[in-house]
Amino acid sequence: MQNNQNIKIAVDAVVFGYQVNALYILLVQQKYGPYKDQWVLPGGLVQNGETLTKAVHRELYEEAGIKVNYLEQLYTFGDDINRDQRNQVISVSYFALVNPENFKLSAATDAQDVKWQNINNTPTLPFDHNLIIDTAFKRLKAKLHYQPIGFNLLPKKFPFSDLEHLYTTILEQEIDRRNFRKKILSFDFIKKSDEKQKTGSGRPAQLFTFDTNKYKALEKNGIHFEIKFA
Amino acid sequence: MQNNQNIKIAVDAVVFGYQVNALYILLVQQKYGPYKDQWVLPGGLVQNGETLTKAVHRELYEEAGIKVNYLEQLYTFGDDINRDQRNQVISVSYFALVNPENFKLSAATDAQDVKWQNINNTPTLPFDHNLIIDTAFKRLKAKLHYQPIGFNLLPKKFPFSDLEHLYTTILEQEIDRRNFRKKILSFDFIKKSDEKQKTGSGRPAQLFTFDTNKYKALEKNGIHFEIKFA
DNA sequence: TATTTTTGCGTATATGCTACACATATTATG
DNA sequence: CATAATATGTGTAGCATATACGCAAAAATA
Repeated sequence: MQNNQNIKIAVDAVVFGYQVNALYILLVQQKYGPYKDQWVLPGGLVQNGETLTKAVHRELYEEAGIKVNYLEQLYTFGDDINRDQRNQVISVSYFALVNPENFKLSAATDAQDVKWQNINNTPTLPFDHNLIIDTAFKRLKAKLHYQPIGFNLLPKKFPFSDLEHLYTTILEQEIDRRNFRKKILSFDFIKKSDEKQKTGSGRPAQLFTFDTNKYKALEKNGIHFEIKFA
Repeated sequence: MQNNQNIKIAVDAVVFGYQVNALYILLVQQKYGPYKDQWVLPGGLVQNGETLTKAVHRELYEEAGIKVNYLEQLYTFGDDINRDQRNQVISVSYFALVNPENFKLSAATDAQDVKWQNINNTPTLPFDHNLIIDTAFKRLKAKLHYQPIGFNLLPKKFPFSDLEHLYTTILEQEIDRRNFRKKILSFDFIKKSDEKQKTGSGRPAQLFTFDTNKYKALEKNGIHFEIKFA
């Protein structure tokens, strides 16, 4: 096995959070090195003997103290040889979602600062991080159509209108409230909670929960989740 | 940047080929090293200064002398620390398709031998190559449903029945010949060729071609390709 | 008490999918 | 050379699902 390979392996994560009709991504501010003070995606080099998955979780914890609700591998970026000025680096990037219960950021330890950045105002970032964010955003939009993934961005109990607004704000498309509700309910992986939401004016809304176990069972039998738009 | 990272980066490819109602994958026989004589997926370590994409193409050329019609990144395997006995290695794996015009294998140079292996008889392979093949096979099956990717496994001009058999053999499901034809034709990215197929008994079939440019144009306008089965 | 706001539910219509039957063009057979 | 066998090409009725709506119900607000 050739022994002079000099390429580093990093992991990076695009973590999405959702609050009051806006979508955010997690950014951290570099503490050391030639990119000090710059805002970047959470991530870093994989350690010897460490799996990729463990590396992502470690970085998310060290840099942002955050626990994610959903994590999947996104894409491995290695076609831009000079993406890092220090060394050739390939980035195995991940796609993650957090719900409002985990939205609060602890004080960063390995990063200088941490923040939620509105996705619509993302500044220009170093490396190819804008490309990674773009790829992740496209994945999120695509997945909303064919996987019930949006629930990971909502609290455990939520009214239907919240789910609807999540779809309309992320996809920037209108949707018929009544047909949307019917469609989602037809899949049968949503449970009525016994609680009602009391805030504001208008009729109080039933709160629902996503039944993960039921969904997994349905998935085994080949459920075909799909949300179409006009 | 930490300088003691000792993890190697390899690329591996699952190359699919299709002939007379059977699906094959490309395997190469190791020429050197502790895995000498064993059959594995084509691939190898990325060179310094080389992009991932170039590395795959190089390995496919060096080990099998093959040109692929379709290539996309599949997944990066790095959660099995001991997948290679020599060193910690992560494998950025790729998914590729070749059509019958490129099916013939040249004499291998960097490999001891090369062969097409029927996917249904795949032996146990070293590393995590069986897992990689499995992942690729699932991807192929899934993509046949929602992307017109099957054409890359057929010659430029093909009769409808060939496309139909490609679907039924890979997905192992029956399909109504007439509805299938109607559905595919409705997408409007298939052109009638002026030739007819003469072989065998029965009415000679029209030959068709896949119009890549037309498909790309349709894709821009948001075409929704989907083939369902009963 | 009337108005506004938001939720909850049903139904007519349009669209698309599924299950079929039969005609056509060629080779194989006796 | 006539008939059978084989595979291709096209149409349509019926069914299921998606879309576009209208309206009632439950609360806050005026």
